[in-house]
Amino acid sequence: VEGTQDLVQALRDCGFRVTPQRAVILQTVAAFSGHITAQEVYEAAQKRLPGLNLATVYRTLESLQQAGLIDLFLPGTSQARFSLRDPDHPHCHLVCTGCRQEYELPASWAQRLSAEVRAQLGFEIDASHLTLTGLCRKCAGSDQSRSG
Amino acid sequence: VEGTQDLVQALRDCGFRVTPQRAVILQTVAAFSGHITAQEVYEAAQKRLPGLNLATVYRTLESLQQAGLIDLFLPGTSQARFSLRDPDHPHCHLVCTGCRQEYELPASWAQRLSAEVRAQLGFEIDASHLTLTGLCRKCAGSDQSRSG
DNA sequence: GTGTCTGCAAACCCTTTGCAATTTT
DNA sequence: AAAATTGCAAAGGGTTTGCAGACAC
Repeated sequence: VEGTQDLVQALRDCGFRVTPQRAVILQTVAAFSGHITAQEVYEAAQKRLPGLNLATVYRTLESLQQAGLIDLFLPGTSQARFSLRDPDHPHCHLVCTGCRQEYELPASWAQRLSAEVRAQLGFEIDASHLTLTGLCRKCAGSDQSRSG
Repeated sequence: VEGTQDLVQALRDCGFRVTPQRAVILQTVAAFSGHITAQEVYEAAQKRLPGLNLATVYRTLESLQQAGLIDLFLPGTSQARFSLRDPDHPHCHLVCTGCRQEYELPASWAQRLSAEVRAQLGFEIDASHLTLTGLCRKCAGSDQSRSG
């Protein structure tokens, strides 16, 4: 977990001008444990920076993502989610189609699959963006899959 | 690859009333090699059924998917895609973030991962809906990843 | 001062919905 | 005749964009 100064410095290092909006948005993503939506960033960041605009949040999140400071996660349905990039903690996502709950899975689980696909097809899987859908233990048990 | 009659029968078996719209839409998805968007279904089906409405296409695709006749695939970005369900040919998707190209991968590749996740976490991965993102051989080679 | 960044508002895209008319059973 | 399905048109949600003014550098 990085401090405010580190984050601001990271912005500079990426060639960004350091505006209050960028600093607060990045700090908001960093402070959030888990994967935050643009809307959630907007609401949280606005408390510290009244007048902040949702369009700015979207533009900033996109920039930060392209710069590699944050990760984008698309659960398929609904909104995009973001999280501070942590090279020491790569992970995939498990999304339950029954209850919509999301879980994390250490990227290491997918290593063998990644290695095989790379070796055989030359396709370089981004293990930090893997999204696996299915049924969690609870929903698999009660079989609420798609019958409900 | 099923014939027209089989498809119509499949509709009946699922308890659907057989309307021209449903028949044509299902046939359109079936005839398409690959994963087709709602818009593409609409355009193709409209040639055979002028006056067909896009809302009907969406409603029908949703029904067919819930009945298990077709599969839904969410590439993350952009539109949903559909394909005729083929139990004999389950597959995952590889999406290249460089060139946006989509590839198929036999579901068997993910079997070990699925088995481990099931055994350890009780999470039942739906191997037919797996979407793996990354870089294809070409894009990985020229490293157009996200710098371009 | 220069070029980037922001706020605003409107547009955008894909998808969903209410409802009356139509069609299948 | 009853119930499901369609077309239409409008709304919906999340996201993007053009532009003029404001700001970091």
